[in-house]
Amino acid sequence: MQDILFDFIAKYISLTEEEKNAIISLDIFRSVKKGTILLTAGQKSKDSYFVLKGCIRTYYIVDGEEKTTAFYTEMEALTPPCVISKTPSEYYVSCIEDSILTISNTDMGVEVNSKFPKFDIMCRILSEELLAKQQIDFDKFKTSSPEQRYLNLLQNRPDLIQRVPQHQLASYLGIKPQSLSRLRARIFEKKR
Amino acid sequence: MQDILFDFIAKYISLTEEEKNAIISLDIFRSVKKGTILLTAGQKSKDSYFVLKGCIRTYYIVDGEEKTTAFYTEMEALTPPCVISKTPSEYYVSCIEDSILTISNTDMGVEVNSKFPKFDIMCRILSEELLAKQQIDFDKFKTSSPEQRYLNLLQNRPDLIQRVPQHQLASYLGIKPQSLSRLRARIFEKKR
DNA sequence: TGCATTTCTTAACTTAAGTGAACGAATTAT
DNA sequence: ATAATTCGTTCACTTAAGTTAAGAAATGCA
Repeated sequence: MQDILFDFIAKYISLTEEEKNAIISLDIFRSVKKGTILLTAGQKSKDSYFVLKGCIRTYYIVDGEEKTTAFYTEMEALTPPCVISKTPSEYYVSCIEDSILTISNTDMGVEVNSKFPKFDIMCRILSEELLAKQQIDFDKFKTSSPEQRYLNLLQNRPDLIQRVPQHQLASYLGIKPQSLSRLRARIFEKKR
Repeated sequence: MQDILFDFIAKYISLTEEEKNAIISLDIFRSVKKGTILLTAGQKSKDSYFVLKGCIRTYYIVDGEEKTTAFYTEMEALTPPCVISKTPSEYYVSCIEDSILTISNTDMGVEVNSKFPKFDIMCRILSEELLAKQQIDFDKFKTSSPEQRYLNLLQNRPDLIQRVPQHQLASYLGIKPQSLSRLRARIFEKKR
């Protein structure tokens, strides 16, 4: 299971056995039950998450309504904005499948980084890469209609449509569950 | 004018006179006329931009139609995704007011960074900060209606509404110019 | 300055998303 | 296992955005 993490890291830097052991000894691997809330709005946190198996989601509660903004699945990492800005979190992070995650806090990061400067380099590359990816996703979202967004998702992350509840998907696409149902029916009509 | 850049940098690291001079000697300050296209879709580039004065915008051309995705004004920095990913640009960057920018390429960055490691630190902080900001903006966009987005803009960046053409604003809000006109009229009606 | 082009607004009509309600299906709790 | 809740879909109706077209205003250019 840990190999998933090391495969991920290997895309950015190469690790010695010693370094791998240092990571394992940090004891950051966690098994988390479906439904667990990892972070609550208003809470302060220094934790970052990396998904080895399963799925976590981020959502806001606006006027008593959940607004899902992202899903993170295998090989994806989340550092909530509140960790960077050191302010209370604006959103919730919950686990929507039984999952295996690494949960690591900033302090540990600093400690490891001072021992292994390589890590600093990886973090830098990672956050630049994520920034670029995020920008492109944002642009794509802005320039698409809900229907196009759904079709894109079908292309790029078909697994999400299977594993995520429809009402969360709807909110992720920026529409209501009823509209998603309708939209799906519409697409299905067109196809035949 | 250069002081704007140094004020910006001062928020992250402190510079000696020597370091300031090193930056000035890079000769990265550019005066750019309104309408100038700084980056074209399909083009490769290593240039990053920092706005000292004026405004630049990023846009895609989809089915012959401009889709504006961002505006950068005083004290804002843009590193296009194509610079990070080293692939041809997917979008255009154009200058929508007579502006003063710094235009610096990655190679220069590497050179300066090796001389002044401080810069590396700043870049790291900057890209983490930007990532967090970007995430929050994206979430806000996703969870808002066009009307709410316009009202948000009115709150947070009232200057943009004044200085940017309406049809570019509309596209930035994810709607057509006609819808923006209507939406504005609607809001105006409500107010009185 | 005057002409041409682009931009902004308004209007009528079309299309798609929001809303409220209903109902069966699926999931969760007891 | 059964009751209770949550979830997904459908429907009728409302509201807002897309579309097409036209005219007025602003801008750029010669």
